[in-house]
Amino acid sequence: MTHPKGAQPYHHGDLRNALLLAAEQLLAEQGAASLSLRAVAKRAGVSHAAPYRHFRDRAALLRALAQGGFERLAGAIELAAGNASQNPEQKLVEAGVAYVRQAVERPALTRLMFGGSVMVEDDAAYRQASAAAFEALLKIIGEGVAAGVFRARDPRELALVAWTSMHGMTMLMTAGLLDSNASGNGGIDDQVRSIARNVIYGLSK
Amino acid sequence: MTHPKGAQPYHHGDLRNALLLAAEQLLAEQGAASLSLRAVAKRAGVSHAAPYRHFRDRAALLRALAQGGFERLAGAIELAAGNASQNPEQKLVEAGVAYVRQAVERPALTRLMFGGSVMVEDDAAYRQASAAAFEALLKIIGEGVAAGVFRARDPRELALVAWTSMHGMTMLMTAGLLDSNASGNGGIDDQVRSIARNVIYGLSK
DNA sequence: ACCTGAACACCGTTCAAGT
DNA sequence: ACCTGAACACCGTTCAAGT
Repeated sequence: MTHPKGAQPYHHGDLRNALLLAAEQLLAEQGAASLSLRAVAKRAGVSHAAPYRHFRDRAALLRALAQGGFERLAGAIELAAGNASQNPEQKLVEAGVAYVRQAVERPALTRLMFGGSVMVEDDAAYRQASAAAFEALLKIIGEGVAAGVFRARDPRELALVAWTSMHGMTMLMTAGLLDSNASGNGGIDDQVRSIARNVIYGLSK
Repeated sequence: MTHPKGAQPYHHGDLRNALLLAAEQLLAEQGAASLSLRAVAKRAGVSHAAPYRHFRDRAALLRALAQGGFERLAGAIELAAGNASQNPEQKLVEAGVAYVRQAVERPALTRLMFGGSVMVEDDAAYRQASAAAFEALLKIIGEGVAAGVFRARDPRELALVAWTSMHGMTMLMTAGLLDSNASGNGGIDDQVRSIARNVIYGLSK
């Protein structure tokens, strides 16, 4: 309605976000491998060359998508870390639940974030977004060490253990190799809590 | 020399393996995303339609590649499990080292195996190969529980914890998010051992 | 049986040209 | 500034045809 005769202008003013939105939909529907720039452009209602005004190439679009995923993930972990009514152990468990939950809700985005299809090296914003997620985890561990509930070791070392476990869970789940005995979403949450507690208490007697 | 005039016949008799070999080379050189069937055929010295005699489609070739990776992985873990001179804890640590080592040596293959680009669901051989790797791990855990060095829990539950940790390490390493403080291959092995021990002894005091 | 060559419907990317 | 349309060099896949 903002344009005479109903004819669209060059675009609705924010093609960049329109493209990201369309890409996120297509990603969820078909996976990253078959996410073509041309299909994204078509869904956004522009010609196949238009995206190049906003993204250097296909990889840049994928990177922007992955970056958004890391920001969401960092937010979810920070939320768990900031829950004042829980102790460090509980926070750690719930951070794991949040991590896996995002992966289960958005498996294609998660695979994109960690799948190596986007080049990590040359994107500072991408690295920063993933580092923020790690820092939120580190904060929980640091608290626990300070409170004496976790072992007195370098928090980075302990955080790495927690991170690898959480990350392994999400990757195995989005790969479809871990859902066998999980019924529904509550089933997955419980499974994650079980694994997280085993990480905390260890395998040895 | 087996053919008159040096003219090649239809092929050297085992095009299937020649294609797999060429694909593995290209995978290591360029990653799975840009591994085209046409490039594989060209490297194997046949027309671009020839691969379809041996693989239903591109995904089938990738699955065969991933399957080989799982077989190698299962073999490496079984080797660690069968080392009679080590106790269950040591075996578990070394299984982790083997797991990560293969990932670091063959990052593109590892991403292919776990990256979700190959459809896991519809391939029994693929599932079986990955299950064998898990069974080898389970055997180590079972021994440890029987020997009383691991906690008296369902070995599957404990094995899952070990697996998620090892898997998380490999995925983070092949994604380039974990190499910051590792210098050389011995550095990575030590890092893996450190993480594995933390998993065994737990985070809590 | 096993492979080739042409064909089709797609890609990513570039670039002159339009408004 | 922002977008289009044609063009190029690639894809995966199919299929008639060759030996």
